Amino acid sequence: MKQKQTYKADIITVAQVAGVSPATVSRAMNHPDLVSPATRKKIEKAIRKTGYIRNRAAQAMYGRRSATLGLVVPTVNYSIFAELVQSFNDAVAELGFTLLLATHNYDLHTEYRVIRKLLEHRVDGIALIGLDHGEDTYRLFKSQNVPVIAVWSYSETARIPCIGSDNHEAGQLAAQHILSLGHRRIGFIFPPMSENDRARGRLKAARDVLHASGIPCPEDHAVQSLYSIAQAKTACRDLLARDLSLTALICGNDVIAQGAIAAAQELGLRIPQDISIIGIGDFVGSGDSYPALTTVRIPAQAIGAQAGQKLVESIAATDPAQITHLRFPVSLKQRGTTAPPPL
Amino acid sequence: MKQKQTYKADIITVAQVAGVSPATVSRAMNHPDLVSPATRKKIEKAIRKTGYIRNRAAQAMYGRRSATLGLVVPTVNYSIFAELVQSFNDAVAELGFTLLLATHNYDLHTEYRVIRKLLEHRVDGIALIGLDHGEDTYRLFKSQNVPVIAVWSYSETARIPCIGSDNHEAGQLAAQHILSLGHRRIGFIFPPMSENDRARGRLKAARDVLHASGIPCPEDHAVQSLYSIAQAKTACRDLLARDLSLTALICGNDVIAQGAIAAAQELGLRIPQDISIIGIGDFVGSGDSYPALTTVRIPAQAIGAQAGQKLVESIAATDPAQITHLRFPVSLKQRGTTAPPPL
DNA sequence: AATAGTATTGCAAATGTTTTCATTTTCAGC
DNA sequence: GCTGAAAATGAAAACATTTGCAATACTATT
Repeated sequence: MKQKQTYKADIITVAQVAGVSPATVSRAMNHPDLVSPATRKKIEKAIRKTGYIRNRAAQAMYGRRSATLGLVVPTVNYSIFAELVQSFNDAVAELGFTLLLATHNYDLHTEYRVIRKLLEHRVDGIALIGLDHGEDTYRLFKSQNVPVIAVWSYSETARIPCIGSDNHEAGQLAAQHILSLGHRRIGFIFPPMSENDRARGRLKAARDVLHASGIPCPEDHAVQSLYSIAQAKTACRDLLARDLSLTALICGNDVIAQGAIAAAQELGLRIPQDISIIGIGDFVGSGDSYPALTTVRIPAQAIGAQAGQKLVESIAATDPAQITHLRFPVSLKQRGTTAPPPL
Repeated sequence: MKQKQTYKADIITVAQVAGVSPATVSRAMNHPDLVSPATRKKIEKAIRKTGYIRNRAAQAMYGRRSATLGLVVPTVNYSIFAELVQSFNDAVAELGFTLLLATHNYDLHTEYRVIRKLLEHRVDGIALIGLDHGEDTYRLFKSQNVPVIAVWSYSETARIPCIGSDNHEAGQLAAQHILSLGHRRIGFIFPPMSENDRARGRLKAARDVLHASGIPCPEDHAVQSLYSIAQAKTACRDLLARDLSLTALICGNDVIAQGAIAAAQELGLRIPQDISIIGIGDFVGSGDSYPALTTVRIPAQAIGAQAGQKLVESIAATDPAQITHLRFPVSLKQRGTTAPPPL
């Protein structure tokens, strides 16, 4: 009766209904301790009666927090970043922040564009994946000095705060495991390296390990595949068709490894008796397939949660508290897809 | 030299640098046809020089669009909604919108809370999964009259616009396929039904089909599992341990089916020779595993893209253009995990 | 060259909130 | 009942933008 459906209550409406000033209503919401319990009750009642929903845009405009965080990932397809996104989201939601999600499909120029968009929305902080970013992106961060954190990769020399694992270490671990099982003819299936520090670091480290042991890894033992099971299958078939009698495959990540497993099985190879396959990542579900995937675990859930917390901390901090570079150890998860090579 | 790092350019700064009024700068960005090419050039130059990034918060406050859309999904873990989120995001990003992502982990009360949060941010529209929502949530939509669209499920009688597939149809298709192969002792692994119209619809329809054919499906042929491969494995082991000589398993979705496959294989059962398993969803990757999962395809990518477009359309429309209820057909994807029962 | 019409531009009000500062109220201690 | 301090409240400015309206600058026509 009182008001039309289309009319949306603002803080002034609430104030009138409660019989106080807008200032008091604002205080009741943001600093409840500054207003007397009695008026607080009145205001709460008025809020309920009017169906008032506070306007973060106005809040943000005043210069306060937007209560919004940007999360930039290459893709949300597959479960690659699923666990990370989820845990990051959970961590920051807990602290009152909402996620502005953006994807760039592994393209650094698109990444720059979406980050600009996020800044238009005045996100209070930004998290992105890895350490390969455009020069323009880094400039943007510097000029806007918004809290930023790189997630997933760790590097001592990173130009921005980062929380994640050392990809070299991951590659090393994978190679060492394969080597220790006695494999000598080893193939690689990795995604394109050009704008992807994770893949680059892993592959380089793995190859270095082989080199150091005097194991050859010529160019034709390596093949490229995008992050997609279908692509990985094709790539793997391709590699195996070269008839190099490979006994082990090191894959750039678990999705690719799953593709490789499917391809090998379709070719009639038994895993791990005929061929060993190792992934990197330990994505959600990797340990529960059959055969369970041997992989190098990157603790995505811990990384995401920690990143969320640290980012919020650095926003809340009055001084420009630099987030320290944080390193999460990787670990080998030996499961059912690796074994000594066939005799 | 000119300005400190910490000072952020606003529209007034830009206007001064360009030697025009703020109004003109605003117009240059929002209605370029209203300002002369010459001044437009000047303004663009000034924007670049000052590093200006426009403030959507202020824009939103004036009453204009926030250029933001809320997407509410139960979870981003696993690839259940991965394809949907990605395609929805792609569709709306194309149209200039950024996604505010929220998850509720299959809890309707949490869903209500996160939707309120989205409304605080003045999202221009909201997309959510399925048709089971709290009464308070529906009330909220009505009172705020913000464009809303339910994605994933389709129902003629839905209270809000919806774009998706008919879960009854999906359940039917799965059951019919299993039946047509000659199976008679059929098990079910489904997620909790209580706040999940998708699962409920699918299971009911599947059971109805069996009933109609005079096939019994007693309570102990059905078992519950959350959406997680690990849980599904346990549930499946449980079900198979009951020694009901089941020859086929109908799973609530592909993630559960993957868990069931792993469990069965670990028990030494051959798929599909010893036991048939069918999922629902056709998630990204389901077709590429080995054995490739037989499933009922729900066209997530098409649904997401269409939902994004329709939602934006209904925002742009001046009249309260109701999004029509849209139904995407499901289809059986017969692959490698189903076959006639063993003799 | 004057006029009418159109294309550009500027002024100022409006948007919803927060916070500083000032004012009023409350209350304990005398 | 008075005083002073502390607690609670209110008034108004500030935040960055958009747009209706008015003013000015062009252009073409006569």
